[in-house]
Amino acid sequence: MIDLKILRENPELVKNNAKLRGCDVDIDALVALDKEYLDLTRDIENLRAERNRLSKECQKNPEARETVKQLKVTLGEKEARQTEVKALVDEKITWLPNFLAADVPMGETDADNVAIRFVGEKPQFPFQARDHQAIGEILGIIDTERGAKVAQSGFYYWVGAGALLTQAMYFWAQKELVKRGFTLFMSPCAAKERTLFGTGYLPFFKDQTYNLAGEDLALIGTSEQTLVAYHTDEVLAAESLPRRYTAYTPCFRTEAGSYGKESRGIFRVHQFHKVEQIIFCLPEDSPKCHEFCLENEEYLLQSLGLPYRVVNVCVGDLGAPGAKKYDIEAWYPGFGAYREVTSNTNLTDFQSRRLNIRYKSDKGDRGYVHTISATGLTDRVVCAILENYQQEDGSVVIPEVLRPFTGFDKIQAPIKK
RNA sequence: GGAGAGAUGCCGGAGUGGUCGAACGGGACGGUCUCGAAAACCGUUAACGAGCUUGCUCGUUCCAGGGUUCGAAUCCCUGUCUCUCCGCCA
Repeated sequence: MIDLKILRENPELVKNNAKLRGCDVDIDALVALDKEYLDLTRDIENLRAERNRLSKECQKNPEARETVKQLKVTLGEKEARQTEVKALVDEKITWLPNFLAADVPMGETDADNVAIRFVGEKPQFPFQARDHQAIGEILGIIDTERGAKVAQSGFYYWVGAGALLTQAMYFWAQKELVKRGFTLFMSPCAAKERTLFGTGYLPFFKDQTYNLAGEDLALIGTSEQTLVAYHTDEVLAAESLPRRYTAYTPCFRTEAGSYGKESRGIFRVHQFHKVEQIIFCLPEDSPKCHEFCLENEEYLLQSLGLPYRVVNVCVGDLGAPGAKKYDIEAWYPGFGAYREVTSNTNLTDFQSRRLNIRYKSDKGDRGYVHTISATGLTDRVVCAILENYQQEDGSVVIPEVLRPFTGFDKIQAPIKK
């Protein structure tokens, strides 16, 4: 949600931003509606003041009742129109994208994202590298077939050593983030419409949501939704910022319309798992906090020994709520490509305005907090481990940092008969 | 799932039709006193929106949404949430 004052004072700014971000909301029409709303508001407030004044008189002078009744007819008409206009304004304004940061690259698709650095050595294999699906099948640790049988295509099981490796990675990552100042949460995995709207998933990603029948509830697409909304309608002490939160949850996405894209393996699925980083901070600190989350992501991937590149996401590939986004793409030898494993977005005050999350300092400064939403690690990282640590016989060596958590240093290939 | 009670400011808690943005108490902040502090005493203490003479005026807000009334924290309806008891249960 953008600040209406900016729309009133500088509609050109809003217009240019919307155009740049491919938003087709008619800003001129919006400005006209907003003006009508303001005019009505002034009229209504004057009428109410008059009504309130007359009402007080009624105690001494009962004749005034008739005057009030007449006045209320006009007032009612204006209020009805105001409600109508407000709904129209709201409908438009909820679709307006956040203001873009100055250093977001231009471009339309992920192909236009700008790589800002490459880290780590790609492993060289004296054999044909397999992708994670092939490795998962050899080792019996990924079961998509039964995921489909029991739930639906797009669901899967981690099995045996694969499940242990995955859990080990998540537990390790949570501990690392706690060391870096994050508070660990266990979060609800369902949330109401206001939460999804407030975090910017509605209306923009409505078709990605699993709604629960007969309830104002949907399965979360990410713990960002429940962690950011944790402070809905709250005023945070400025001195308590930045607040860093993390949680490990399943994430549910319908992936409507994306069948066929990256469909091999468990890259694009209906349920995956994620350790999330969320930061609430003062507006002036959000660029710094955004970089901090990126450092954490890089630290985790480096500790796991995975080669990756960092990209500055271009405007066309950046969701409407974001002001700036970094993706990290890990190297997948089996695919022979860098593929997205994390994303890290500075949402500035877009979510905090929708969710009414403010800060207040001792001196009385107040405003909306900024939020950063970044991945820690996801199941895709386990896939990257499988592909980068694979051996010729199909076995997989466990990254050193995870061995204390798995209790084994290799997932053995079954003996061939 | 069944029965009952409740939701008021930063917190506790009064208020059952106007004089209520809201008693009283606590907290916080400012002041007096003090070498300093404590205590005591005095005072201040909401947010949001609109307007302009930028400090004031007006409007809105006592869980939310409707309704009754000249007038609603207060009465009526609906919803949400919380608590207690019973049942069920990891």
